[in-house]
Amino acid sequence: MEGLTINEAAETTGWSPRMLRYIESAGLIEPPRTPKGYRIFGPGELQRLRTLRELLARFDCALSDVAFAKRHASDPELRAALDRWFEERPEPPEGVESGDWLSWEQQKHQRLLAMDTPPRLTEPTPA
Amino acid sequence: MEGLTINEAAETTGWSPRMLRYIESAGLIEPPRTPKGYRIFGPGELQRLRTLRELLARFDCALSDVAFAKRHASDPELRAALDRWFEERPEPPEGVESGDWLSWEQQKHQRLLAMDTPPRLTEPTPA
DNA sequence: CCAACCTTGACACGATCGTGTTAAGCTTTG
DNA sequence: CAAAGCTTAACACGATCGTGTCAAGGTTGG
Repeated sequence: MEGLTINEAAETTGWSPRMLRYIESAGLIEPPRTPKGYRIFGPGELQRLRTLRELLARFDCALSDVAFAKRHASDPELRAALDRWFEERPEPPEGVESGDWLSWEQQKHQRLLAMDTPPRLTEPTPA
Repeated sequence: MEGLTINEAAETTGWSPRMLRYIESAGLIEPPRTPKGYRIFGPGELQRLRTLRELLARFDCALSDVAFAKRHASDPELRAALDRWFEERPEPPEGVESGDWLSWEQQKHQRLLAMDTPPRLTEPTPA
């Protein structure tokens, strides 16, 4: 037998066997199986599982977040759409028809500052 | 008034006013405010909101996913950690017999991570 | 001034996530 | 063979998400 069974893997990784199955169902791991269907966890998988634990704790994020990040990493369309959305910023419309948006400049100013300024509470000094 | 109020924005974007506030609380938009605190939605924000709707529908993902993607996009450490995790290969010990599967090129993988001490390993003492 | 609108806060509620537990049925092994 | 271990499926349950709604109070505008 070349690898750990699910209960052994659980002990060395800190996950419960239930969670190991759950993590697999979430698509985050895919341990190989014996001909009869028993999962076998190699050292690489074990390491990945420990790393995953550290990841979730360090960044305080959820399994579903990592699952989505995986999707994000492997689906170029999804990534492109998201990137586009994040870049999209509230700007004045190219062809402003009627003069409805008179004081837009100020809004834009506020928006841009709010957007990529790290948590700052003081009033920014305009150059 | 140079922009739409929350109810007007709701009508043109398809979101409910409640959801517009929720989306803001999730950090996905940050509409500017009047001096008295009323949100004002410019055309850019409205467009973003419609795009967001399309995004969620097209890729069948959740607001929290997009929120996490934003974090992922703006936190290099998080991105690096996730990228490293996805690159980590499980590589089951294929050619190894029952003897020494514990010793193989694991160290290379371990080097990639800032190490913590994983939960101590104890041999499964049959209780 | 008063109706209409905005704001925050809270309660509610179904859906999903994360997790444990248990059941029924194979498999491995002493 | 029987105990122990694995597998899937299912029930349960608290926590969080997504969403509506309602309340209490400030703002706006005719």
